[in-house]
Amino acid sequence: MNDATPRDFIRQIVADDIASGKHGGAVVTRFPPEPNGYLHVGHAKSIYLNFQIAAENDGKTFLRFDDTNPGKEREEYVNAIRDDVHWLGFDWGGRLTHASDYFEPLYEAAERLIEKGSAYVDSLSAGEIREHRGTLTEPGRDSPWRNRTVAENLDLFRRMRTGEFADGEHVLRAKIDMQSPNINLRDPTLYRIRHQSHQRTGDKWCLYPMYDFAHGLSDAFEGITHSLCTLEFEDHRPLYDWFLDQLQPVPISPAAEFLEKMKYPERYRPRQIEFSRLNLAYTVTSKRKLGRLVEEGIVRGWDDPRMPTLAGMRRRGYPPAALRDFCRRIGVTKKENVIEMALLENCVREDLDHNAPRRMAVLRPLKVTITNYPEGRTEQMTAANHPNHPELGERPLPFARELYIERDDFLEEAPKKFFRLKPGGEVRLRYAYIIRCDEVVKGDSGEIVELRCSYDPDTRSGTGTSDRKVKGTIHWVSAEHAAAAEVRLYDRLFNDPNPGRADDVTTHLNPDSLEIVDARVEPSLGNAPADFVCQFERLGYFSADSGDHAPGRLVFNRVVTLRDSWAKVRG
RNA sequence: UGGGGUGUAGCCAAGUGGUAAGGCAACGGGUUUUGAUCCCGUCAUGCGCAGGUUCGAAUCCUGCCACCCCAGCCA
Repeated sequence: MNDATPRDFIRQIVADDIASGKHGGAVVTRFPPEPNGYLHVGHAKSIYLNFQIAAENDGKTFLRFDDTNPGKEREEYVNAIRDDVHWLGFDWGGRLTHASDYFEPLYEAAERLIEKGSAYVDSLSAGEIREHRGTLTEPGRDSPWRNRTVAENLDLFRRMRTGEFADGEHVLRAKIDMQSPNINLRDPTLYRIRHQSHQRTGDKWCLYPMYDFAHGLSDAFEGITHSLCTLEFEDHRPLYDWFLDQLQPVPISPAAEFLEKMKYPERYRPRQIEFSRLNLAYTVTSKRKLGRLVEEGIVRGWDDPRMPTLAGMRRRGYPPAALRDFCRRIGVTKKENVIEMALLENCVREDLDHNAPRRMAVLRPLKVTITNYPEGRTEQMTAANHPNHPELGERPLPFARELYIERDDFLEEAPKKFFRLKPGGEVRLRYAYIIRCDEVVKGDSGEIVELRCSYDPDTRSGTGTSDRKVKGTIHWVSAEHAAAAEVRLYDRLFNDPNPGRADDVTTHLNPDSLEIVDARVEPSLGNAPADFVCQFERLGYFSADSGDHAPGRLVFNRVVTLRDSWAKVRG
């Protein structure tokens, strides 16, 4: 957790640029999501890299919404994304922008391209353009409209803007090279007509820029120095650079703070750097598929605790610091990778173990009566809020004749290695006494309904009156005093490791991978976090014993971590 | 098979000509009033493969092999 971050290839590039005085030593990055869904774990890496690397170098980061495709994007998503980035612990300091903020300068840049003879209006249909593009191994062919005059192109483009044409009638293309082995350079589309109102600009436009054109120029407008993106954009880099070459000097956005101070801003140029995306084992990281889970009602929403979204992880009780630590530990390279769930879980457990105050909890209550303890008597025991952090204080814990313990902590026919309670056996009740199980009371159908035990008065915790040791220590709560909590157990959703078809939403509900989330203590108990007994919304298997875990299972530190999750959910 | 990338342990990942860091996982042991935490130890004669250069190669050269990305008016 405190380990220093090693210098990876991106940090090396940034350090070299600072050392050489490029951009006057400024570091400006951006996280550019399209607001067409919620952010998932995969995005965490990109958010972390863009914000963290800038922060390490006293730089700035923009949160820019890449909203160039109206109809697919929604305001709900920009709000959710904004909240998720903030929750993750990053601050854009007022630099929240939209690609749509730049529709006007983008349009002007397109006209300049036309004037230079570097762009033309193509009147081929989408299908014809595809045919002319060629294939991976065959070069493309020029469009018959490729050599229209500048005046004609300008006229047509302006009329495209005014809404004179229907969707698909014309398109603006860059004039680069139809024979290029890089398909992205075979006269890519810059603008398409879409009579569709935009979530921010309304019906002002019916002409919308494509990603390649809008993205690189937006970077330039904002004074981005290092544009970090994933590997699939590697082939687009020549295009990214081509626009910059064609359009220098590029206009500067008022948000481009450091550029305004530079003497020759036209000599500045953003650099695109690609890294491999994060793949988490058994986890769906596709907005489209996650969207389907939501639409089809398989989950309750994008923030369902089973979802691998940041919002879902937040509800699940994952501390944001754990996610940041995870992103730091997975490193950054250009290699395809699949990170094991165990690493993420280790980060979560480590953070929770270090920071979360402890409470005892009983999930599946089994009544225990201490037969030799006086009826009506109550003792205040003292429990540490954290075994390794005395500064977190302690709390009083009421002990009485009737208690609940966890069902899993008692076994009638226990194997030799079972250290918890068994008939005739002894166990320590944490922070209280050692008890012995004298009698097992069963109901009509043979189920265990109560344990009748006796306690050893000389073994009260912390009194030092007894040196007796027993192998096991278990959680308990006073039946009368414990808070009541509601806990929802969810199966974890995970991806089929061997999907039949790439297009399937291959998720499963695995009965052996239950997780606990959304626990809460009855509000009537006030603000004081209490040790609690809970009721299930649905029952499921839960065991603290480790061993063979289904892929993707989160191993809780017994019930303690459950309580910790609750604390985090609540905050 | 056109172009662009990538191959170091089960999973990540350092290493940039001087004799394979670290983390996760796994396994063994110790402490423990949470079977947690913590602590100690084990875990690549080997760096996709084959040649070559060199006193010396994961690092340089040559030739192969494997995997990923690109043919949206998506991002």
